[in-house]
Amino acid sequence: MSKDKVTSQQVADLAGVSQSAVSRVYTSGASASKKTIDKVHKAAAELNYRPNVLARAMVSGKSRIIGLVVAYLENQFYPTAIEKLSTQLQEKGYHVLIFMASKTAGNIDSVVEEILDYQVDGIIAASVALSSKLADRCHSAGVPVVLFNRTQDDEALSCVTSDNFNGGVKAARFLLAGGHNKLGYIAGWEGASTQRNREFGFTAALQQAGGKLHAREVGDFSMEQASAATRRMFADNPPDAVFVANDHMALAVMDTLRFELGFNIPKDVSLISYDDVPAAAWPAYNLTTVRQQVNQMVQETVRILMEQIAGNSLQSQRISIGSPIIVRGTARIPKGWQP
Amino acid sequence: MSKDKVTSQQVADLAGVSQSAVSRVYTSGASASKKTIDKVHKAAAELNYRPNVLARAMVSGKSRIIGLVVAYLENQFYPTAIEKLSTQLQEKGYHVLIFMASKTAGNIDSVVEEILDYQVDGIIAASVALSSKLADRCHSAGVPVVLFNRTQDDEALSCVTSDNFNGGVKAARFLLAGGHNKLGYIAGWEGASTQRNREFGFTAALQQAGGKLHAREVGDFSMEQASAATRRMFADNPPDAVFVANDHMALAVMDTLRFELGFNIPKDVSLISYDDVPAAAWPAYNLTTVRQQVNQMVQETVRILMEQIAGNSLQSQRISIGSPIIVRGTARIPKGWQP
DNA sequence: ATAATTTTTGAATACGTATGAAATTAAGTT
DNA sequence: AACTTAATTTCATACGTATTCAAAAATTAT
Repeated sequence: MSKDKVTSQQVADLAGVSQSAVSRVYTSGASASKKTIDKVHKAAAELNYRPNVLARAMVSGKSRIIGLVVAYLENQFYPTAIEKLSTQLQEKGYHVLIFMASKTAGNIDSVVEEILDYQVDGIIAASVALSSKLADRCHSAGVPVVLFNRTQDDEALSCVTSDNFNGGVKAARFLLAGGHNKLGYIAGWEGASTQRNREFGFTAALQQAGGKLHAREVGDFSMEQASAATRRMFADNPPDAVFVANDHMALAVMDTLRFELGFNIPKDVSLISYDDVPAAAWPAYNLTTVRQQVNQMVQETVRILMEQIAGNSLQSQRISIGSPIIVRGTARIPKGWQP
Repeated sequence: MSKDKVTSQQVADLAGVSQSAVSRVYTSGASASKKTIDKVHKAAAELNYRPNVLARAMVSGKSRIIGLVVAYLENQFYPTAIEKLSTQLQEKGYHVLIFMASKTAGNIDSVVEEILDYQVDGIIAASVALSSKLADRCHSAGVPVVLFNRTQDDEALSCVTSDNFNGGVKAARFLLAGGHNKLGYIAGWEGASTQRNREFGFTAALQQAGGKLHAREVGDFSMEQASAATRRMFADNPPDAVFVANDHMALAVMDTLRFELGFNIPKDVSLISYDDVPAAAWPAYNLTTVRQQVNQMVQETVRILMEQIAGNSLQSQRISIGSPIIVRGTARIPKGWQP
């Protein structure tokens, strides 16, 4: 209603100095005498003045906004990550502008274009893929992009993931060491690099041990589909152990096995999955899983962004964080197991 | 690196028109002949031009940014709400700038000041309270504020909640109708209006029926504290039914009762809570709960914001959405029950 | 005390867009 | 064809800040 909009000019008038003096007081790295600093602070306090970030962004070219693309938040992994990302960026004076990319792929591009309209200083793409055209566009606009929890062939893009391949390897070895020999795999969305690499690791370790996959179904990272996949997999000649591509699906798999198909976990079938979302630790699930170390992933993501924003090197970085097994109660524990 | 920054002037030059012509083509409600529209579009496509939202915001005074304050995302209710809020606002051409308010109260104010620095067109405060000083500041800056899932005495603030009082009433009646007579309540954070109103409704219905609370503990909306509260409540003379202030805590209460204290739900004790988060429907919990109709809450929130941004009436609105009981398996179902 | 140097200050300008007023062009009327 | 009216276009300016450059003040050196 009553548009306040206190400007630096008004502060300057009240303090009896020039507008540029006021600006200098609020710009780090600019010089001003103690006397004017005091005068300006006093006037500013009186008027409730605060610099307009948008105007500042116009002239400096730095908006202090980071665009975050994310597809869905049902999987607890993402809210957890967003909270940490946002908090860390906030500490560095940046803020997160959220863009929901609706599930249907392909329109990611238009979302990223919207992001660029806001003159963001950087982009975090959480588990979505960019077309190389758009990646070029970001690059030529000088906007660093970090893929979070996804990789892409495009060498120009930075990415931060857990070591999905080795995580898959560890899962396989754990199940094999537990004496299982009919191993099933419930896959995520086939287009996801995380899905592929976890599976590669899992099957590679199987082959190395002279075994092969007993069953495979696709759950598409959704709970409903994972339940359906479970029914198919256990309809006939069921496996004695299953690796599920992520915890979110594994929760549904567990529920389906226990309450619908009447299996006992881990007596009848062992289960291991990937992520270690909060729910995995809840006693009702108590899920043995491969942990994605979110804190470290977030930290690296923020570091890369800050580096690229500061220095103008858009040299891409590909970070992979170790992913330890968290042993809980859904998979038979091998005798004498030690990590 | 290579700062692209295509401006309307460059497009104008290429198209052989003036900068203002280009601006008019991209401003709804401005007139331009078909001929120039075509020329401009062609030139813009060639240069990959897109209007700079920040510059536009400077002159128009409308940033098309909505600030969202949120305290924590562990409780699934909030990610769910954020996803819907963001999606709906996106459809209307707005975007959400996230501000994490760290758990410690009091510093909400500084967060809101940061928000105002971005010249947001509106603010959504999810389950946090504003000081009246800050509320005034927002009001005098002409920035509408909507409290989401929280109310506050300040009449100037709009708020959207579920009907927490009646939800509490329904919970009590359901348990009473089920034949329970030793009712316990596990409270959320005492500072929260949602907590208070749910409790008021619950105890009011109890009194009306001639009963009173058998036990009360505080869980502070956290899982750990809820577990501790459960242990205290069931250590001695346990209740035969419990109303938990929200699902997030109820999950922990269930786990503690079942796996730590050896209670059978609902045979030994009935459980009902509030929210209907996704996990409440998972078979492992199958929680009887009072649903907050998130879709409607989000819709109302967005509606109020849009109304206040459009018309300059900052007339506050207080919306309360009906909250039906969702009957599942954690509370004994009264004979002949119908909602 | 004067010159040389450093620090502080203010005037002017730029960032990229929208918009009111003025100027031009097109269309419609008699 | 001359004139009125409507539609379109351009010019100039404003939004609120940071920053360059030159001028002024303060400090140091001689």
